[in-house]
Amino acid sequence: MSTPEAAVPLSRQARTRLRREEIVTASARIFADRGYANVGMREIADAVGIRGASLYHHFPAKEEILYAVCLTVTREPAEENLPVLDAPGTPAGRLAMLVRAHLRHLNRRQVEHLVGRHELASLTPGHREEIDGHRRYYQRRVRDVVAAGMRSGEFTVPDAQLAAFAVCDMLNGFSGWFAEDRRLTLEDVVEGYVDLIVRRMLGALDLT
Amino acid sequence: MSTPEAAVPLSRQARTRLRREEIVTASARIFADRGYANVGMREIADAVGIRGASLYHHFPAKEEILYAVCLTVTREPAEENLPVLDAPGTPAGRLAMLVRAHLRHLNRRQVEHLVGRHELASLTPGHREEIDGHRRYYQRRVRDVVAAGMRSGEFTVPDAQLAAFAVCDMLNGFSGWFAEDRRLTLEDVVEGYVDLIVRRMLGALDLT
DNA sequence: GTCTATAAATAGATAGAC
DNA sequence: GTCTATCTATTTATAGAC
Repeated sequence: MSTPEAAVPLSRQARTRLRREEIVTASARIFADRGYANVGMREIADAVGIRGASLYHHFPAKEEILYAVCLTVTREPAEENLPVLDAPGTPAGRLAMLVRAHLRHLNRRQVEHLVGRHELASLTPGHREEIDGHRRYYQRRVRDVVAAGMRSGEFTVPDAQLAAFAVCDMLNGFSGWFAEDRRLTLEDVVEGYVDLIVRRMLGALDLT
Repeated sequence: MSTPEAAVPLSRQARTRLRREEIVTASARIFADRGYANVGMREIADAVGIRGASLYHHFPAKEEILYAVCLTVTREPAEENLPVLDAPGTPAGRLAMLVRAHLRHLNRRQVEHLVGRHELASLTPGHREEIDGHRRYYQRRVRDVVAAGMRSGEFTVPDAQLAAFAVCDMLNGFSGWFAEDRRLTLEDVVEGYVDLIVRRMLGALDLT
């Protein structure tokens, strides 16, 4: 997208950054399959074609790799998705946009998301705190837009917090089954979930 | 409930069975907090007041303890909850009963459920296969009752499988937040979710 | 059924050459 | 930036006494 096939030589910094991302991506895949604590540094190193000790040039500890994976599924969606809630439009329309953005992000970061949900207990307390903070903030923003829709009369649910839990759990569960159930396309699920969540569950009649 | 305060002496077998359950319960708590692979046998032993080696009198391997935890949140709900789907009544009424049974079971087995969702990668392939089978069977039964309600005209959703994923993810997400959000009682959530799921999302007008 | 003692394997991390 | 070599700690599991 940003760079075509052209052989633009990469700077040393750019190559190092790419290797870092390569390590994070490969680790996420392996952690998702076998569990973070069951995976050794040597196994991660094999996956990117270097020796175990060389990983410590890129990350000071194994846990820092896990932390990097977790950031891609907490800080990243907060930064990329939540702005749609600040765009102009009704609560129903803005929440529908968030549902779409959220599912598309989960689709792009599917393995990372599984790791982020399963391996929180292996983070250091400080990192755990930060990751939990991102997640709580995201859920609060969902609850707030549900509450706004209740005040405007678009949503007919009785409890904003309970509905927000329902919405978040439905959305996040997506990464657990979409990869195996290829009966529906991504866009089928996206529009199907906008309907189930915003129109049916919350009761919005108009999504514009 | 079954035995009052009376000092009925327990048989040797009964005491051994209770110690097994004690180990499983204590392990579930520790695994949920710190992650299965980060917990040593010595730590489990400490929690029940014995030495690490003594655990091997009750379980042949650490993984067997995890397997026992996982069974309480897959085989047990299949055996205890799914019969309500075979009781007389409409699909909407039967699904409403399953929602209630499911949330009450999750409330009773909350820590075990978190472990069962996070630590599947640490099971042996054979045990993993069995646990996955129980979960798939449960989800299939949910899908089937949704499909039955679509055929009877009670449910107005367009896709039974997608709706079933939504229902299961909403329900199972409960164990992730209920312990921290004590604003609502269990019965508030149970009836709130029956409404959100069966009436609102699926469109049933009558739950009798 | 629980203990002490220990075997055997593997892990994360570091030192220092190239 | 990656390598070889290795340290140190820890783990699961077993042997055999009580």
